[in-house]
Order: sequence, then C-alpha cells, then structure tokens
Amino acid sequence: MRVRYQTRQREEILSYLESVNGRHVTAQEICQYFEKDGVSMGTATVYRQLERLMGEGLVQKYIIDEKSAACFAYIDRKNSCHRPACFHCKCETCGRLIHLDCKELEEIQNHMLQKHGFALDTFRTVLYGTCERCREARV
Amino acid sequence: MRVRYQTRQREEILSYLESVNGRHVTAQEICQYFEKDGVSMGTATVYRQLERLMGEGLVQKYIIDEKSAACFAYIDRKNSCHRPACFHCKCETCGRLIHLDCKELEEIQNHMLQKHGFALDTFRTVLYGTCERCREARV
DNA sequence: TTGCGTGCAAAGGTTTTGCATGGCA
DNA sequence: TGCCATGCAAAACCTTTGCACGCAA
Repeated sequence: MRVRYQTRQREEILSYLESVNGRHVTAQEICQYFEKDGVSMGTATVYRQLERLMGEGLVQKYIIDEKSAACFAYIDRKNSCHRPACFHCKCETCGRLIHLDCKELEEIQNHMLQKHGFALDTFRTVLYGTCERCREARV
Repeated sequence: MRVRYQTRQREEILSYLESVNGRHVTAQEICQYFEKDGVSMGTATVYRQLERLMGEGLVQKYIIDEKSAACFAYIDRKNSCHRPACFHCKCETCGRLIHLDCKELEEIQNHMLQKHGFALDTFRTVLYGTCERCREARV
C-alpha cells in the first residue's frame, strides 16, 4: 500500500477549494491565486493533487465547456450545487450554467438504475440544451 | 450574406460521414481515411468543414471522452442512434458508450421544457455513470 | 533514511489561426 | 474577376510526464 504524504501544497489547495464555497474553479485559477499570494505552487502539482483529491472523493471534476479547461470543486454535500437532486444544465446559446433542482430528474435516476441498470453520475453529467431566456429571444 | 461554396473536399467529407452510417468518427479518422485513399485533405479543412456542417445542422459533435478527440457524426434521423428518444450513456468505469432508448427519459425532456423552460439537446448530452456490468463486477 | 511530492521544462494531443495559393461561381 | 476554401505550418491550449531535488514520516 502506497503511503500518502500531507504536504503544504495539498493543504493549501484543499483549503482554497473550501474557501470558494464549492464554486467551480479551473486548475489555472488555482495556480494564479497562489501566484498572486507569492506562494509557490507548480501547475503539475495542482493537477496531481486534484487527481489525488478526486480519487479520495473530496473533489469533483466538471467538464462544462469543451473549449475551455476543466473545472474542479470541493464536494460539500450541504452545498446546494452538489446535492444529488441538483443537475447541471448548460445553455448552448448563452453559455450559462444553470443549477436545476428537479424531483422528476431525481426519479429518472432511480428509473435508470432499476430498469436499465445504469447508475447516473449527477456530478459528472451536464445536460446541454437551450434555456428559456434564449428560446424566447429567438422567437 | 456570405456566399458558401461547394467544394470537392466538402462533398467528400459529407459522403464519407454518410457512408459510415452515422457512426461517430474523429477528425483524425477522417483525415486518415482520405490520406489512405491518396486524396488531398488537410486537417484544418476537415475541422473547418465540420464546423460549417454543424452550423447547417447536418453534423453533430460529441464529446464522449474528455481525454480523447471529439467525435462527429452525420445526423440521419432514420438512424436509431440519433432519434430523439435515444440517449447516450457513457460508463465511467469500462468506457463503453451505450445507446439507451427510454420513454421515461423522453418524458423528462417534455417536463424540463414545460416546467423549467429548458430544451434538452439529446444529441449533445451524454449521461455519465456506471453500467450494470461494471456495478456487478464491483460487488 | 526512504520514497513520495514538488517544480520546472518539455512533450503530448487536439484544435485553431495566419497566410499564400487554389478554385468555385 | 472576386472572394471563399484549402493546405501547410505554426501557434494556442490544456494536461501529462521526466527528472532532479526537497521534504514528510
């Protein structure tokens, strides 16, 4: 069994992720935050620690926009945007990310598991489409 | 209004996409296909034409695996994998792409539109999770 | 002391862009 | 003839990797 060390960098990244209240941030944002503070923190280290934190279930990765970098967020189950009933909807027109709470979607999760054997990962899944505002603007 | 030309490259790409029966292919696969045939077809041209074909609604882009290249497919509504009731499910464990036909998911589409004003794009959306086979293997 | 983590730079892979040239209408 | 499309190479971008060094346990 591989031994894991607690390093300054690890603590700082984790504490930064907690401090932004579960907001999605990119690896670059993390680097820039520490660079501004004059704290040494290499890009590779950030990626490697994020990888490790994901493996430990403390951090979740989101691919929201295919053209830009991945986002990472500390998983806090009290935080609304990471509860199981909360789905990420991305408007393909305006680019907004909408956090949608929906009982019916939660039920579909059960349906997919029961009838199709597929356990939906709501953290990872992004529902793409067009939001109300943009659909109205188009008419 | 910008005039659009019909070029040999455009016709060849479109005809190739049709010939693979709506299968997902990467830009690289397209390039290699023509290279093998000794047909001149630059990478940039492929990307630019795919972009244009997407704008015209003839081709759909899929981001299935964040680590690899995007996939493109000709949209043929007769083709089972691109009917509105067909959803793409990607198993995060084994990496399989599952084409799931599900009436309940189709209903959720209506629900999201009616109640949340969000028009789901089933072509673009990929549902991530764990498939039955992998869940059983894990137990 | 052991070997994991760090940091830098370089590599990797996909996609975009600049620019001169080619070819459609 | 006008201007859009092509093709090449280079750039852009995010992410991973190699390697020597630092540091936690």
